[in-house]
Amino acid sequence: MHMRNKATLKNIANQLGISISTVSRALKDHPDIATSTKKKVRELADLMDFEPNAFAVYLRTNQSKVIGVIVPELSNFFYHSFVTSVEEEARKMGYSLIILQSANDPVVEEANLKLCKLNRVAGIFVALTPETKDLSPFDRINASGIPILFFDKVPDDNEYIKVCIADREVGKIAARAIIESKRKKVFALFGNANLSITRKRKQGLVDELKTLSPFIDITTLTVNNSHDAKKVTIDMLKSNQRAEVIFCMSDEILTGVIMAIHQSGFVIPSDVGLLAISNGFVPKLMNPEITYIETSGDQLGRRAMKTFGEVLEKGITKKLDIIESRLIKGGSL
Amino acid sequence: MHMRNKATLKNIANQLGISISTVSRALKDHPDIATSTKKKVRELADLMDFEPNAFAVYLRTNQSKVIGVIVPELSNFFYHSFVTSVEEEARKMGYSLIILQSANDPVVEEANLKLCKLNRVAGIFVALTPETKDLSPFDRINASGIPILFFDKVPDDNEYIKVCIADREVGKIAARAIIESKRKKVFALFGNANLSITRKRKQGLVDELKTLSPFIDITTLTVNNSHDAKKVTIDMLKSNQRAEVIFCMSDEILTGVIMAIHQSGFVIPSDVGLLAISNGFVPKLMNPEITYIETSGDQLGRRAMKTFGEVLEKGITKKLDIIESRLIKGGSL
DNA sequence: ATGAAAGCGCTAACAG
DNA sequence: CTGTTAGCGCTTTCAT
Repeated sequence: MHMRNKATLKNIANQLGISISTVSRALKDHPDIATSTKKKVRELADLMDFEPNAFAVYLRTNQSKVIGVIVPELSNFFYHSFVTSVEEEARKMGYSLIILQSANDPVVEEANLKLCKLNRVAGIFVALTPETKDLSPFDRINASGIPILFFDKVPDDNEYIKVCIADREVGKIAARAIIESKRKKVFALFGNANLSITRKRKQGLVDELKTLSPFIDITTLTVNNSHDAKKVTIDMLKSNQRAEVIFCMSDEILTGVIMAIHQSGFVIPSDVGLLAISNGFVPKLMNPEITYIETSGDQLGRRAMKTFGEVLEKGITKKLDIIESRLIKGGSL
Repeated sequence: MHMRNKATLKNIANQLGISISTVSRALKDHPDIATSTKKKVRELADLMDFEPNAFAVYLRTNQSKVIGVIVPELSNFFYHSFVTSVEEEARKMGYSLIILQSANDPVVEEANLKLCKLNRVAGIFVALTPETKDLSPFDRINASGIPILFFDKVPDDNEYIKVCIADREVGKIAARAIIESKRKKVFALFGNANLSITRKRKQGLVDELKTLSPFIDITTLTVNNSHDAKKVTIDMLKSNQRAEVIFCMSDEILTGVIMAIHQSGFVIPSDVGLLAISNGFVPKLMNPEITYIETSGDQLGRRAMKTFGEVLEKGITKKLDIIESRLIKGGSL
């Protein structure tokens, strides 16, 4: 097998006895090129199944049509639906996705960032790990001209491009739902306290609760994963301090709490009420369906991609984009 | 801002007054280079935050450290967990993932394939769409030297590298679980009939059922999605032909069936039994937990990556790799 | 309307 | 131990 059939511009040019640049232009439908030449070139190119070598193109233009997506972990409803919808939108715009998981480790996160840089991605979408303190690696990437868009788990200050849920508002919606249910004793579970998303949701919930109903009895707890959520819920349920309603800040926590309630033999909503922030998949699977405040990764993904389009066009470097959400009533309250 | 601080070999070489190749070798810790030179080079490289331009490297070596993953859709438990674990393993081996969804459309699938080729990926992992009939695009890619590894939804014939679940065996396990439960009237729901995975699971179930318990009454039905599964189940439940046990070939179907049962006001397992093929996430969330045959995307992903390693090393072009699974007893039967 | 040539950043064979 | 050179495949400027 000869190398002569390698599909490159050079090869096509040689076989046709014309120059490489003419072939390149013909394939790009450049107005200078004679129609007859274009025809010849295109036919041979098709025959040879020619595809331009992306690396060569990238090397020239120093820009790839690839977006890097870095999430703490993919095995998480929210990120998973985010990635799904970003991929869909990106494809429409001619981009592909490189997906990287940080495994909740800032060291891996930084390595992933380096990988993105290595691959000269057109941009990076990042949801921070709970442990990330030092943002300088991100600043450096930004300085090198690769736009970074933070989503969901975003840095606190406003020097960045951020797309996120209206977290404080989500907490407030939860508070109002609880008050409407007339239940007084609240057990509220939150994820990692380092995250602004956690702080804001908690603040929103607690402040609104205290403002609207001063005598409410609320216990808040921080858990690291589904398993911990299950454990603390079981303990709470079998204590003499059983809450009237459990609030879960995420799907991960929710799944743990559901298992705990089942295992403890309690019934929703008569023994205990349940309210969550969720994308709705798990809530709709339960009987009765669980009341939740909807935060959709799909929606966030689409918005992120749209914002990214604007960033590329207009060269924006700061922006705060907020997605509103709403209460979906089930029968768990 | 000058261009002088662009971190390239050339730039480093200029500033140090040495040649590009010396810099290249120094950075690679080549034995020929003097320790003092290495030191100087490395210091400046660090200072400049040098990263080799991956495109230039790829262009030379014509091989990227990227694997393409093409799935019908990411919003599917199985693929999602597959991707998650493949990403983990790939990262350990120095690879990144480009992830593409075919949206159950062979046309998109082919476009995705082209994208992979364009990006000169080191290999491609594919789960076919239910509608894919023509395998010639895959053959062409294969011929061009990019190894393709099929998983889950694989082609029928054995000319490929395939990693899959022991589908027939999974069906048989289900059959035996049903027989053990003493329930006689079976309502079995399957996904797209074009897929070998569907045919095999169905065959396994039906054959084993008929062999071991000739008088069993089994109705099989094909549905396209969760919503359809819900609809047919509701119809079945309210008919006078109510089954004693419902079998679901996938998580997608299972979720529809669960909602149908809830909505119809029936209770598991006293009114109707339930058995599924699943990764376990949904089954463990229910009360009682649902009995299922475990097919784990995680496991398949890890195996796929391992097989891929062998493929790269040994240049294998055919292989059939099968993952066994087992029954996890819940209380739904 | 076409071609020649330079160069993107890197590697590696060859030459000292 | 270090430098020179050619070339990966493509784009693009400048000639002609």
